[in-house]
Order: sequence, then structure tokens, then C-alpha cells
Amino acid sequence: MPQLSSGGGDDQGANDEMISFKDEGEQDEKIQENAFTERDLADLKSSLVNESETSSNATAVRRGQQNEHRGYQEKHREHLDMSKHQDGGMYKTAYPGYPFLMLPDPYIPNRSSNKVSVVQQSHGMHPLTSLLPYSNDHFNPSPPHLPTDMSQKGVHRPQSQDISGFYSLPPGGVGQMPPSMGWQSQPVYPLSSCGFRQPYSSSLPNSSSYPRFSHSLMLGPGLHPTGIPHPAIMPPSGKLDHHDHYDRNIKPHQEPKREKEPKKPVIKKPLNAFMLYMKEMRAKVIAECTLKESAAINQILGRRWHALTREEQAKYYELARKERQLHMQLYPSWSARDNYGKKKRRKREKQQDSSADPGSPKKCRARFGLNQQTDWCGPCRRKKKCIRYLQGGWCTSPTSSDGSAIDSPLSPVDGVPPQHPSSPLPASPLHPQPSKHTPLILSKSKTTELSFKGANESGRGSRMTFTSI
DNA sequence: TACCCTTTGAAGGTC
DNA sequence: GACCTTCAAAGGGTA
Repeated sequence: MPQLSSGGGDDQGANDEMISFKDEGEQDEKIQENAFTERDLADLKSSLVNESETSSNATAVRRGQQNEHRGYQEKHREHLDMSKHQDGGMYKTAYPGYPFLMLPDPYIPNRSSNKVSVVQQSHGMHPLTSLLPYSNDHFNPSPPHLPTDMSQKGVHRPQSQDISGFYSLPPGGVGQMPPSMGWQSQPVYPLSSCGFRQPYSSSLPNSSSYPRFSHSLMLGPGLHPTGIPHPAIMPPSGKLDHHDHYDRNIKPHQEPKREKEPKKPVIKKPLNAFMLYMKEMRAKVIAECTLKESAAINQILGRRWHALTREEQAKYYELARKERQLHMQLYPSWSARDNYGKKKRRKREKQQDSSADPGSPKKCRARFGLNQQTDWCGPCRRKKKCIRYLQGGWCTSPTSSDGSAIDSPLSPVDGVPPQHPSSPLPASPLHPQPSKHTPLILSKSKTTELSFKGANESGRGSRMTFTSI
């Protein structure tokens, strides 16, 4: 949980505490104790209270709806009406390109503060997407993979009000959030990996996301007047296809395509804290570093993420948590596993191939077999993570192939502290275990990645194994 | 055209 | 409970 850097303890300090963002109750208490100002706390608590209420309310509402047998088309018309009323305000206040949006009055009890939506905003999406399109009403009334009552789980007025609680972030609590998130003051950024600071904003380039969002606001031909594709619902192709996201009642000219190829919408995973951060900061990094390759950008973002203060990270965790809650409310039957296989087979194939390679390093189990367990390392005997990888015998320690800033998260030009402010970090979303993400091992260059893959049979697992060397 | 790369976090499955 | 796998975003790179 966020912990303000207090006297004596800078961000490198050892006075870290384990804070779990998963336990909301604990989290709230921790927040009270350490993290935010009193005002922040009050607002946050209020927000969370609203959440609790809204959760129960939403459930009750859904039950009520079941009794009402209210057609979702009717509900959808409500949404559209609401959207029409809100569009103006949304456009005026929302920062384009960011998944969060500031909500107009109907959703925000207290408009005076910068309210922030926690719902992701995909490219080309109307800001209202954050609220309305979490409903399936825009799609098949009863997608096969959803329960029959999903049509009742669409966002409706009561729920929208409830949701507003999610978005009601206290002004103070968001004080350091970037303007694009609707937060009021500038965050303190480390020096970029390019070696300079750059204020947000006005200098924001024509990044990929911002202009695209603007385009959606322009509502080009064929776009829904409200421009509401759902951020979490994607066409099976994986590409945002507006045809799939707009109400068929509103877009009759698009119907032929729908009828021709009724696609089953894919409900995307809610974004986690880091993903939200990435969406927010990507444009800035691109502007600063004139990088375009996402892999490199993401490396920088990863380092910056670790360089964030706890409060800054906490905001993203909180937003992500709320987004998950909202997602859960709207798609109670959705499972992350629903999307498994949607991205084809990727590394799995490679990993299988790699594991089939007799020359590749293996864990104790694979290397020595069950009948030579005495040769296993201790963790392997306990079914823990094999430590042989870490002992240098089977593969060389991954090192940066060059001294580039990207390769080295410790690079001074990046302004990133050698370690996360609180490392060694306890296990928590804010303070991942060093074994997982500490920058002691520099981010993986290609060389590193290869070395690691060979050692671990798993490209993914690599980041968990090698980073603690 | 489809997948890779790269990051962190969450979820679900396995052992 | 630890570990592993997959997916979420993004867009240039690659086969």
C-alpha cells in the first residue's frame, strides 16, 4: 500500500511494509494509517463505501431487473439518451486518449473535483465507453458465453450512479496524477530514459493514442453518434471493429455487415495497474525518447513503474482494482480463461519445443528425474522454484548486451533509483518480490532473453527467475 | 498477415 | 501455497 516517504526514510528506505492491495479491507486501513492525507483518506473511504453500497445495490438492482423483465433495448435507449446528454461535457473535460474519463454530472455527485473513471478506454472509443459499453446491450442480447441474465447486467441508471462511486477519486488523492487522468497536479517524473524531463501535455506529441482517440471523437462516417465501443469488448479479430460496438438500432447502415458476420464479442480482461500506467505514459515516453518500438517503450515504462512512489503506484492499483470490480459487476460470469487461446498459440509452442530439446537446461526434476531426487536442489524437492538456474552452472547470468539505457534500469539517465524505493520489497502489488521484478538484473535485452529462455523452458517465467540474480 | 517483442499484474490452473 | 501460463496494451519489427 502506498506509504509516503517519511522523514528518515527515503524511497530506498527499509521501512517498507507489506501492503496487499488485494485485501480491500486491509488496504483501506493501511491507507488510513500511512498513505494519504486525511482528506484523501476521507474521500477514499467515502468512495469505497460507495463501492460497497454500489455492489450490493447493483446486485439488488439486477435482481429487481430480473423481476421487472425489462427489455434491455429499452435500457439501452436510456443509455443512449444519457450519452447524448453527456457528450458535450465529456468532450470538454475528458483527456482524450486516456482510459479514464471525467464524468459529467449524472455520474458524479460532486463535480467540483476532478473525477476519474477507472474504465479503460480503448483507442477510438468514445469516452462514454467507460460507462455504458460495459453493458452487453450493445451486442448480442445474450451472448452464448454469458449467462442468460447478462442482459440484465447492463449498465443502467442505478448502476451508473453506483459506478460513479468508483470514479470518485478525491482531488487530493489524485493530486499527482497526470492531467490526462484528470488529476490536478503534475506528477514528479524521473528523468526520462532519454535524459531529460518533459512536462506533460502541451508538449504531448501526436502520439498514437491521442490522435486516434480524437478521431473517434470526430465520429467519422459510420460511427455511432455516441461513439461507444466497449473498452472491454473486442471483436474476435482482436482489432477494434466499430461495427461490433455500436448499437444496431443506431447504425442501420452497418447492419449488413453485422448480419453477414455476427461476431461474438470478446470481453477483454480489465487492465491492471501497470497497464493503466502504460496507457497513460506511453505517449510521454514516445515523445521524450522518440521511440516507437513498443518493446523498448515498455521496458522504459517498466523501469519507471518501479521508480514511481508508492502513492503514485497506489493510485493505479486503486484504479485497476475498481476497474476489476466494475468488470466483475458487469460480467459476473466472465473468466479470464474465456480469452485463453484468443491470441493463438504463442510461446507455448516455443516452450514445448524448447522443453523437447534435450540440449536445453532443465529444472532438477527434468534434469535428474524422479529417481535422482537426492540431486535436486532443495526448492525443487519442496516443489518450489528451482534455484539451480540462479547458481550459474547451467547458464550464464543474463547481462545486458550493451550498456544502453534501455538495457539498464539503473541507468542514471533514466533517473530511476537502483532499486525500487522500498526494496527489498515485501510481496505486494506495490512491492513485488525482488525475485520477480527487481532491477538488479537489468531488463532483458535480446541476449538476455535468449539466455533465459534456454534456461527456464519458459520465456515468461524468465522474468521471475533471473531478475533476482 | 500473423506473430514477436517487452513490460507488470491478475487470474486460473497445476502440483 | 508456490509456481506456471495466459492475457491485457501498444506498435514497430520480422518471417
